[in-house]
Formats: sequence, C-alpha cells, structure tokens
Amino acid sequence: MSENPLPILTYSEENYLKAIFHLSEEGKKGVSTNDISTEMKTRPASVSDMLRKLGDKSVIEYRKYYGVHITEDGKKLALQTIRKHRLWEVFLVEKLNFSWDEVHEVADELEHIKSKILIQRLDEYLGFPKFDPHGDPIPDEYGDVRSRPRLPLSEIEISGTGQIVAVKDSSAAFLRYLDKVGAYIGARIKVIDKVEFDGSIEILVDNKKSIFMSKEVVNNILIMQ
Amino acid sequence: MSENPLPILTYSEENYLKAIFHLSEEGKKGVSTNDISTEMKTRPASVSDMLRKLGDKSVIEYRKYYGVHITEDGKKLALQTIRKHRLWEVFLVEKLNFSWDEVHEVADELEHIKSKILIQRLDEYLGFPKFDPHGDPIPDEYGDVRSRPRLPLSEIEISGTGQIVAVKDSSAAFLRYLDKVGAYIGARIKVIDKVEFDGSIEILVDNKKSIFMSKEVVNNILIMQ
DNA sequence: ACTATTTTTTAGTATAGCCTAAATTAATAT
DNA sequence: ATATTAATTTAGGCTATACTAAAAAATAGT
Ligand SMILES: [Mn+2]
Ligand SMILES: [Mn+2]
Ligand SMILES: [Mn+2]
Ligand SMILES: [Mn+2]
Repeated sequence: MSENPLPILTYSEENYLKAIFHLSEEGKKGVSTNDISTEMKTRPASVSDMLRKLGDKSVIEYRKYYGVHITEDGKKLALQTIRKHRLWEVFLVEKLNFSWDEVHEVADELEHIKSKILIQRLDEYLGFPKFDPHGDPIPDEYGDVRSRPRLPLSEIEISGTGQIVAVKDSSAAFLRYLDKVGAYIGARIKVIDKVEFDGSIEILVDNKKSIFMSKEVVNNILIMQ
Repeated sequence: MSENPLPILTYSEENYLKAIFHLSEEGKKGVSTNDISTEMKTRPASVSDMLRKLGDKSVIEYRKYYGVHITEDGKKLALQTIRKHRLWEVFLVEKLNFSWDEVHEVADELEHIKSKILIQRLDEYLGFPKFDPHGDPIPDEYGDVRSRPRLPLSEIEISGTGQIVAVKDSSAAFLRYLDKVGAYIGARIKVIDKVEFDGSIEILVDNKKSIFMSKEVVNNILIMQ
C-alpha cells in the first residue's frame, strides 16, 4: 500500500508544482512549457530545466515537447502546499484582520514553512476551516478536497439566482473592485440582464443593488445555485 | 537624518547577520570567522565568502584576518529579524500551544517572511509582548530593546534569592530538563548551597523543591534579583 | 506535402551558497 | 627572533536557479 516516501521539494520546486497543478485543473490536456512560463514569470528555458528536475523526482510525467502531467505523488505534494497557503490566508484574515486582497503574497511565502505540527495546530486553532477567504476549498491533511459544485456567473441564465461562493482571480485589483461594488463570498445574486454582444451582465446583489459587470468580471465570479 | 535605505538581505545573509549580532553581544571584541563557522554549522571558507558579501552591503565592517564588527545598519537589520523570531515564538506558544522547547526551529524559518504589515498586525494581535517564551526581550519596530537587568544564576551568593527571567540556551534538551525539575520563567529561587569544586549549586524553587544543578545548567539560567 | 511560424529544448553564462584543499597571515611558544 | 601552530583566506569545484541566444521539434497555413 504505502510506497516510497514523497520526495522533498525545494521552495522553488514547490512553486512550480503548485502552478502546474492549478494549470492542470483547467482542461485534461498536458500543461505547456509556455503556460508555466507565463504563470511563473520565468523564461521558457528555465521551465524546461525545472521540468526535468520535477520529472526526476517523479512528481510530474515529462515527455519532451509534449507538455507535462502531474503524478499522484505530485498531486499530493501540491495539495499540501495549497492546504498551507489557504490555511495561512484564513489566519491572516480571521486573526490578523487582513483584507482578502492583501493575503496572497504573504501566504505565498508562508506556504513553504516546513512543519507538520505547525499546520495541524494552525488548522485546529482556526477551527478546521473548509474554505479560504476567496471561497477556495482547503484540502485536508491527506489531500482530500470537499469542493462544492460551482459555475461561473456567466453561465447563469437571465432571472437565475445563486450565491457567490468563490472567485477565480485573487488579485488585489479584482478583489478591491468586488469590495467596491458590494460583492462578497456568500452574497446572493440574481441575473437581471445579459448582453450577448460583449458578455456583460446586470445583476442584483442581495436584492438591493443593481450592478453592471463586464465579461472579465463575470468569468471570475463563481456561483452555487 | 534618514540615510540610504537599509540593504535587502537574502535568507542566508539574515541568518549570518543574526549570528554575528548574537556573538557580538558577548564581549566587545570583533567576532571571529571560526566562531561564526561554529554557530552557523558551515565551514570557515564559506564564512569568509559571506563576510565579504555582508561587508559589501555595509552591514558589517570587515578587515581581513581581524574579525568583524557589526555596523549600525547591521544592528538594525539583525534586530528586525530577532524581533520577528521572538514574536513568532510568542505566537506559537500563546496561540498554537507549542511548548517552549518546540518553537525555535519553526521560528527560525518564520523570521524570514518579508512583510512589515504582517509583523505589525502579529505584534498587535499578541498584545505587544515585551518578552519571548525564553525570557528574551522583543525589540520594537525601531530596534529598541527594553532589556531587564539579569545575571547568571552562578553569580548569586548563598542564601541569595531572585526570579528566573530568561534562559541563555534555548535548546530543546535544556528546556525539557528545566520542565522536568520544575524551573520556568518567573519561578522564584533561593540559593541554598554552592560547591566550589565543580560549580554546581543547590537551589530552592518556589520555596518548595530543593534541586541540585550542575555548572552547565547554572550558567544558562538568568536571574533578576 | 512543404514551408513558415511557433514552441520547446539545448548550450553556454551568471550568481548564491556551500564544499575541500592549498596558500597565506596571525598568534604563540621557545 | 624565529619556528611552529592556529586561524583565515583563496582557489577551484559543485548544485540550484535564473538568464540569453541558438538549435531543434512540432504545428499551422497554403
Ligand atoms: Mn510560494
Ligand atoms: Mn486564496
Ligand atoms: Mn533563520
Ligand atoms: Mn527565544
């Protein structure tokens, strides 16, 4: 049953693996060198180097020129890092009064602290939260994720209703925009109108405010119906 | 008044500088390459390399073959790292129920997280603590330290009394020994007897238990009278 | 199918941080 | 004062992670 122990990754390898994991989520195809390069803000040549290393450690399957697939071991490790990232985000928001647009960079550093007991105690201290401040599910220590069904706001029909459960984009700019228009995780929305021409829509938030949202915004809000 | 901004140090440079700062505390003389090498568990050749780099960044004064002195900038930076280290230690003990012998390694990682706001909020969240779990003073954000007068238990005369305010050695082995014999920060002690031959002493802790302590132990307990 | 374009990899270089072995300087002991 | 010893630095090498430029492979357009 229990195979070789999971390999130990460097700070940098953890970041690449996390990026590959996230890119794998969208679409079943292999992840391309260029996509990783864009995500990681490094040059493609550096990515090729790193892919060889991650391949050697068996956290990805790497066939030159054909993109990469994450392995089971890779998934476990990526989910551990994601778990830490999201728990720290909860800590920052719930305990240190950070706003949801301030936590990402700091969590990107904190996620690499290596101490099993630290994360267990943190989890306990936070009351075993299931979702982070952006609505993303927090994997348990075995990497199991209880994700709720969710779909982009753009897919909701006119007069359809639902609740904002997560955001796809965690950039400060986007989150501050949401703050400005009064949108937040948990808000109830109703689609009033959809403009086919530009993909924009009009919605009602908490049955109070009517807001126009561009396609870019609408694609990054996730709804549970 | 305000000079050039302080240089940005790498993770490794921060660790070396912190070590140099601590070694500077004991005795006014320059810190030797060998002492740093011992403290950092790296070879002297690696230390020489690093001293050149730290000298280039003006956080130490480096004269080849004559040991190093830390500069004002260096002191400020070292104290910032120490502040972070000790605040995280308080967090781990007070909030996450770590025992005082478990916090050192984790804090040695956490101390490098770069976020001013994080440390300010953490400080506030902890209630602006003045001392860490080992009794060491926590510098404020300007590097000012309000240290209390303290001297090694070995210096207390027979029938002298005092309170344990800090420990010099923060190793798990030493701290667990103190737990075992019922010594802790804040405990009141009275020296019953001193053995000149081996430097050991007999003390009364909280007027209850009589304990024999070796020279090694006695040198690492700090007392306020 | 063949060429043009895009993507990816390789080759070669740089920096940080470590190492060992050799050379150099300082300290010490007679 | 000189010789021996100890401390320190230099030289050269290794690995990790980046980079640019060039080569190679895959893909797209006709
Ligand atoms: Mn990260
Ligand atoms: Mn998040
Ligand atoms: Mn450290
Ligand atoms: Mn401490």
